[in-house]
Amino acid sequence: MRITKPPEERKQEILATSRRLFEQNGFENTKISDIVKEIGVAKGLFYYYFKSKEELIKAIIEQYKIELEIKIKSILSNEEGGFYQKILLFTDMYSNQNELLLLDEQLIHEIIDSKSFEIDWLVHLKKLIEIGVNEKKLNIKYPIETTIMMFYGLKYLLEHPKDMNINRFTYLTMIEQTLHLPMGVLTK
Amino acid sequence: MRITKPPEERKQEILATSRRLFEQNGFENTKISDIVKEIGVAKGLFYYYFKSKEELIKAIIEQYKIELEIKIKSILSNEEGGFYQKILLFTDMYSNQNELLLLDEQLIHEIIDSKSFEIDWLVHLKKLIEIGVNEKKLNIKYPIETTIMMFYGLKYLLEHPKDMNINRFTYLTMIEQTLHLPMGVLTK
Amino acid sequence: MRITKPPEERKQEILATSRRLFEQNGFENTKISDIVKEIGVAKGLFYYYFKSKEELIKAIIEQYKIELEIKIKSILSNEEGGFYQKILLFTDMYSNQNELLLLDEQLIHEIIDSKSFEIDWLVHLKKLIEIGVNEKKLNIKYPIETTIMMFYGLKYLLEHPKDMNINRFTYLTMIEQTLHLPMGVLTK
Amino acid sequence: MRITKPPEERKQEILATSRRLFEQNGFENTKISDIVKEIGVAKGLFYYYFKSKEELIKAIIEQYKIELEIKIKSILSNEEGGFYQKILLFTDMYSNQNELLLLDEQLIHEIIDSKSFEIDWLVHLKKLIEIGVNEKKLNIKYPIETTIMMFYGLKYLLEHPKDMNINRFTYLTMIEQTLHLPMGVLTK
DNA sequence: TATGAATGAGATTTCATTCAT
DNA sequence: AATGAATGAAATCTCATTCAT
Repeated sequence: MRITKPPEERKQEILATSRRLFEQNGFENTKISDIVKEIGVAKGLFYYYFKSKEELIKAIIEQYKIELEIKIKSILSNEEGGFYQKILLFTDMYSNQNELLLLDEQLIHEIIDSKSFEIDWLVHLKKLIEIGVNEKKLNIKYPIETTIMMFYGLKYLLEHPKDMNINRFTYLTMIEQTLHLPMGVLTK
Repeated sequence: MRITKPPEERKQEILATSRRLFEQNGFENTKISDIVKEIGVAKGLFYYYFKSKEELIKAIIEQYKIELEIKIKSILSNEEGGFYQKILLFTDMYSNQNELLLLDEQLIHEIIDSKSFEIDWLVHLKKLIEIGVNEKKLNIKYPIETTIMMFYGLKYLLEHPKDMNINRFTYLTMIEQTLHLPMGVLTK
Repeated sequence: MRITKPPEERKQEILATSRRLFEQNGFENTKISDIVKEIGVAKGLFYYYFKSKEELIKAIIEQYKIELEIKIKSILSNEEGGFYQKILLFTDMYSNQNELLLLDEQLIHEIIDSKSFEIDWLVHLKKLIEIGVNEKKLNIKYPIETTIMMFYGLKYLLEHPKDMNINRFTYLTMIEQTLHLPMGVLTK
Repeated sequence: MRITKPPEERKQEILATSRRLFEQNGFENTKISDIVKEIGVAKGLFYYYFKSKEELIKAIIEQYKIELEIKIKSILSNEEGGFYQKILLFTDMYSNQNELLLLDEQLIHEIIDSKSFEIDWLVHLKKLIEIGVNEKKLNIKYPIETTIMMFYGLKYLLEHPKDMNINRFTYLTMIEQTLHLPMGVLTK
């Protein structure tokens, strides 16, 4: 009845489970009791690992931020590929559903100082754009704003498939078109 | 201390105030007590007009849907302007902050059947795109998907100004560029 | 089943009941559920009047402080009596059991800044002593320290009767003796 | 990370640490986790030595009682000194801060039967007073009550120095004065 | 129409205690 | 002797909802 695990493993289990439930039901609709029931442990154990529900949320956001940071950096620092490859990798990262937290932005903004999370993201995107401009492969106006717009718009599309049928070819084509890249550079 | 108002007026007051608070703080983070305090009435009055918080939310969504419907129809049925003018009007509607409900999508999906609301919106947008195609002024691939992507991306940009400086000229230029319209048709 | 009272009355009821239970059982040993059960209301009502248990404790301390302040001031400002009468009134105030909160001093010091509460008390006592000295009726060394010592010592004696038999005559005699007042000035 | 100690030594370590924390924060405000953290051992170890928190408290009280007993007896049975010396020793014992448990009296009364502890103390004090009376050095009324009052009052003064400046000379003088001893017998 | 005190189910949080290692 | 993850009962707190006035 009592299954003991190494603390780090258990903590990650709580984080992963919470993350999944939060993504499914939102922060407010997920109770601590839901989380511990799902894992199959006592409520007290949750508070052994996290001081409060708010601290858990902060930890998840922090974790997500770190994961994102790692992915983005690995893409940007990739020496081999040029701008086209980098934008491809960026896009695939985006389209990979389970790597995106559908966070209740309201709550995030209450918790983390808006700077830390969002701005970091912007900084990386700017670097990507810079590469495109330096390689003379990106000649549009407002490249940063356009890219942000494009990525957020795509995120929405991918999360709300509805009756539209969006596949990899579709959105890569849309990116070529939106960034005014030569047709086929992303879609081969 | 007891101000009586005609029922319909009072009901609208509650709806408008709730809507504002919900947009600011989200559904879950807005308490009934917040709403009545903001208006300056007693809690009981809220329940005189609405059976429950959920009914209020439904009413707001319904109201928003109707307003949107009206606006979109008036734009689309405008016989005078062509595609360029229609897309301009659409855009201005979008950029007008307080006409957009930043809905906690999680909750909406719990309440309304996912189809009804979003599909309507899509139907109208399709009609707009059709006009552009028919007038031979829209020659991009995946016009509907691109337009949805563009509008949602713009919505994000406008709501998160941060250190980017986006004004009307900026986003109209971005629209021309994204939809591959001749430069200047929207920005004059 | 639902008895409504004017808020101020209800708030005082909660304060008075809590105070009694706190005095009987201490802060930590008195649960909110004890308080509301004693009054016969729902738990939620408690939180309608007090944001938290800590706020209640602060309110009680504040209330006690104010009551004490009033009593002390009325004694000191009494124009008729001289030092003897004032010290008599002071003493009677002290010996009146239910006017003394047996506060867990530890907790108090955590909650109120130690200055506010205790120092006020000292200020008043100093004034009393000053009167005695001015009237040349108090000729001991360290009059303030001695008086504080005496009052706290008496407080202890009165709260712990044990097998000692202390009545009014007894402690008045002890005061005369401790302050080196002429025998009989307090005991007639 | 695992330091083994002889059981008796470890038990004393727990007792001493608990005692310090209880004195600082009170019984209720000191958690078992605080105690073991302070010592640097695991929670389980506490329960290896004590069945429960309550048993620890009882043990501390018992220990304190024994220590007090020893000290008092050594003072009273001292054949050499007379009353003056004995009262001096008593006083110095009192003024030695860490020898006084600031016990949450509420809790004590719940745990130990009120008689046992306090009465012992009273018994010893009575013996001291008896010595003074027999030696004809103590001629006040209610000598026991006055002495208890005096000691408790002094305890308070010594624990709440605040803006009063109390040193050994001060309180010895106050004792001489309160017990109506000839000036100088304690202060040399 | 309007009031706001009162309710109560259910959420979060605490912490003494247990137990497998 | 010692560890510390795990337990669970019980405390505090929240807030949508009710109801007597």
